[in-house]
Amino acid sequence: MTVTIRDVARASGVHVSTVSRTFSAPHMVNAATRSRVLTVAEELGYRPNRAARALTTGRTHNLGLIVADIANPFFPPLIKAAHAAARQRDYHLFVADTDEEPAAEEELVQAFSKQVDGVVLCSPRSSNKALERLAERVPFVVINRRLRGAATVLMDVGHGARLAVEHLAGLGHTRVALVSGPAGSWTSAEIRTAAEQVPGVDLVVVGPNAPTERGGYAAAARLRDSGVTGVLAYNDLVAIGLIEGLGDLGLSVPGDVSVVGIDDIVPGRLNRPKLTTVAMPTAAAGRLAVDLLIQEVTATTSLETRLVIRDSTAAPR
Amino acid sequence: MTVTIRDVARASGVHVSTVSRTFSAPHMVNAATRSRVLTVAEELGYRPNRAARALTTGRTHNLGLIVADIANPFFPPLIKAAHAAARQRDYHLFVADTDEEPAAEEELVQAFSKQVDGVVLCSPRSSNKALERLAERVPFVVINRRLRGAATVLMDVGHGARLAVEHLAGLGHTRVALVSGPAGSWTSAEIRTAAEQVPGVDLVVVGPNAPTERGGYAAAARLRDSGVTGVLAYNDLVAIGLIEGLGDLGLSVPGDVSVVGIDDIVPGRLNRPKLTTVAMPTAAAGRLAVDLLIQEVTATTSLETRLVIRDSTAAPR
DNA sequence: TTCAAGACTGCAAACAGTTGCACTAAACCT
DNA sequence: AGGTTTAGTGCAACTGTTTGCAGTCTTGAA
Repeated sequence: MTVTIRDVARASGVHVSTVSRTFSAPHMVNAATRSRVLTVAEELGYRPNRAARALTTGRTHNLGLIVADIANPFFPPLIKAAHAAARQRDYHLFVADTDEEPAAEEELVQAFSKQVDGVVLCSPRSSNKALERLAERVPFVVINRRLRGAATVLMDVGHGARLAVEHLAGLGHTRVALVSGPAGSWTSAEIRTAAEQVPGVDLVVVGPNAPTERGGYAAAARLRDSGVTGVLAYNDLVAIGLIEGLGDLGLSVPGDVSVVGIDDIVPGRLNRPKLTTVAMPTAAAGRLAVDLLIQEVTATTSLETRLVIRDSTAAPR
Repeated sequence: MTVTIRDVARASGVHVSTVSRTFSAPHMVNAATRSRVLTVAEELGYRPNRAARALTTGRTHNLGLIVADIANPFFPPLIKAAHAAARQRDYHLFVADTDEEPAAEEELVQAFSKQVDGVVLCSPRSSNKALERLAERVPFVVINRRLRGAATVLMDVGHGARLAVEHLAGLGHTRVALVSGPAGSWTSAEIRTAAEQVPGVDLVVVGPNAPTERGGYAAAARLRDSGVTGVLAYNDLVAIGLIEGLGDLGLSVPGDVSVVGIDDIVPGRLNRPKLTTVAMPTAAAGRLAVDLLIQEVTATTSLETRLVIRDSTAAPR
């Protein structure tokens, strides 16, 4: 049914090992033989079977990518870039979604283990212990989580948060709220410590909140009486919800209060007012993560973030 | 290094074939033996090697999913649902992105062929001939493309378009524009023929347009002088761009013109005004496609669409 | 008591490749 | 001319699992 290396060998009058080598170590075979084998292979429609190859070599040329929620607008650009990078080196990419369940991370890595050469884990929620246990089964690189011993790519959200608060301060805002994220989040903590270090502004923390529009909408009420004129939100979704909530309370953005988000997702750009936000280098992170994985280098990198100023921030009244 | 079926066999005093059967055909092995093998396997941390298994059985328990653009908000919900369905039956999912290049479809399917039990192809752009060629290599199901001989899942966008135009007619609009999509698109044609059949409205077609915000923004100018009061856009992105373009031209939505989109992507819900749109059952399509693939049934299904009315449509002035 | 039928289990040959080793022949060096 | 290197190829073992076949041991029936 399916054409194998043996069929090609027979049809071109050489041994299977020669056929094998024309594909996996071309320089070891005579140019004339090689081209004969190649044309025969082409005619027969032969494709190397990667599973069989994996069996002997131990390398599958597959990678796994695990994210919390494929449908969260934060991830698709990362997935896309990771895919492109993998493809470029002839790797295939398994994509998996934990549905925000920490336990699923471990299970998925286990399930992948024999089938991939490595996995990239985005913002994992599992405990350090669990991650260390996984590291023994399969090489991986983590995105957005500090983990010693593992290859890591971080996005410098702290720096971005500082830029955002400085931007607000520069516009003249002196009382600024931080609408924070979920309780245990590494990112949320980073944002907070960075934001607190900006001189000249009183920072009030409102939270924790769910990292969704809903969370942002709900936080609006708690903001009204706080007297703040500027807000840094945990992410764009929260910012968008917040803006809607403020609107329903009769407060306009940026007229009455300025709002800056974090992530720079597409819906933020499409929002009215267009969201001022901290752009996260998600594509770069995805690309870099798979490059690190393929090259098997254990490094910890920190990617720069930048502030993109649009229409949701202005000088206070 | 890695623990194999032989290690388990040795450690539990049985032959490898017995170990194999405890995993792949448990009913064939004595209960006592089975549980002994299982505990030993557990202790040793044994996991069956799927690549090796694939070699003999010919089934990989992997599926491929090919979309035009992972980062296009239309696809992530589909990918997520496909993943969930696959996961539920213990399949893994390769995800690939053609970057809108038709040629990449064929290449990706080829590359997947030995590694998956089937692939789902979303809105393929390849020619029928090319697709038929591919069908010989690997089973697949197509989403949003009519293709005889292959399993197909369609979203009934025609019906949705009709509902949308009827909605506009019901509000009192008599001149309606269809801001169409790219030239060769199957979807665009479906929309058009359905929209034309609604009685009581003059339909003017404006297009073709790029299926992006940009495309919509550009189309706004051509709408101003046409005297239409209602618009059906090729998709939500186009609708959003169109609304912005109309705004820049001094026309408000839905005050001066009503706009309805198609797809029901997240940014449409977040847009101001919230977009009235035709909801596409993308999640259902993704789920169904992998179910069809796994069960190897060749059927053609048409999924229902529905109109969700929000804030971008109103009665004409 | 004998025989047939089951229920388990072992044996060994696949599956589609890779790779260390051995072999041949040609090319290169004195 | 003889010895040594080198390029190219074949041989066969190996990767981790599955599975048809055959053998053993029980069990139930006649």
